[in-house]
Amino acid sequence: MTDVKGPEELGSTVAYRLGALGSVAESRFAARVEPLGIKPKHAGLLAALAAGGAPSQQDLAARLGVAPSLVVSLADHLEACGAVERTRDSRDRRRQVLTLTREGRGLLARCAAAARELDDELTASMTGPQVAALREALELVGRGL
Amino acid sequence: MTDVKGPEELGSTVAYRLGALGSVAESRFAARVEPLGIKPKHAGLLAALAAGGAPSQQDLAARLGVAPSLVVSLADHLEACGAVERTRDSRDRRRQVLTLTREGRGLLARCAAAARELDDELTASMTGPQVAALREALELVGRGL
DNA sequence: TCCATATCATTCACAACTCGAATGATTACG
DNA sequence: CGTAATCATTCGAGTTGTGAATGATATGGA
Repeated sequence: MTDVKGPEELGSTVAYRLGALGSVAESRFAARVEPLGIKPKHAGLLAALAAGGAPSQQDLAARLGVAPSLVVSLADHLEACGAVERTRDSRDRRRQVLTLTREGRGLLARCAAAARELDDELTASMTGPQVAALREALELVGRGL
Repeated sequence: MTDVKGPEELGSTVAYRLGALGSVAESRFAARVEPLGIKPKHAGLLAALAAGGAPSQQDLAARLGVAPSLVVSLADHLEACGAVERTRDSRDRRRQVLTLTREGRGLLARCAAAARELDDELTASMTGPQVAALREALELVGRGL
């Protein structure tokens, strides 16, 4: 009853607002990494590689929430850029192990820098503690999958 | 300085995480409103109509961050559903005024209910204050556009 | 050992989304 | 009064992502 059941009900929802803001965040991020020759999903793949052990492409697909076939084309492009290398797993030769090259790490670092710049833009009207709260909140949501 | 400048730099970014979480939030929301015969953008249009005066479709396009031509097809579908009505603006007969019908308001209410259910799911592992902080943070980011 | 089944990466065709340019009607301005 | 601007709409095209085949390899049971 403290709720305002007014017309903006949907807009005050986490689910909807997250989706709406997410799409503008993604397109702005895309604009920033476009000069680097990649798209947000490529950056995501790079980050996943930097984060984890040596997972299969199927694992990567699951982490990124995309189809395995998409990981193939993402990896194709990154390999063409010289950012990753494909090597057959000697223990299971069906698997293709993706490893970051030195250039790949550099590319990822530039993506992260671009993202940080964008963060400054997105949070320009917020105070330090507010930004920190946002980071923590997003972290928590992500943890719950 | 509390930042870990490690390999997960990108993932700790607001821009990237917002984009990633946004896409899963949107797809889950899409799954929930799909039985209602609409997609997230339709819901967004309904909410925009409920929120504002009687804006032109161009205004709506700008608010939603999409091309005007997309608003046409969104409105087409909603009109077919009986959720909105098109009437020519008597003062400027180029403009088409979209108005919510009673059914449209009901549909929007169901979308909001679906979004609230999804909120419960997304924030299941969070405490009340944490959820409130998230809502406020998203609100602030959205305000800064 | 050998065969059936399952898993992996990959390719390919297709559906869905969204945009931008043309179109026609109407309005605003000089 | 005519020229340019604005609105909604249509249409064609580009991009993105998916799911179903394919071929290679692995696994487990008879």
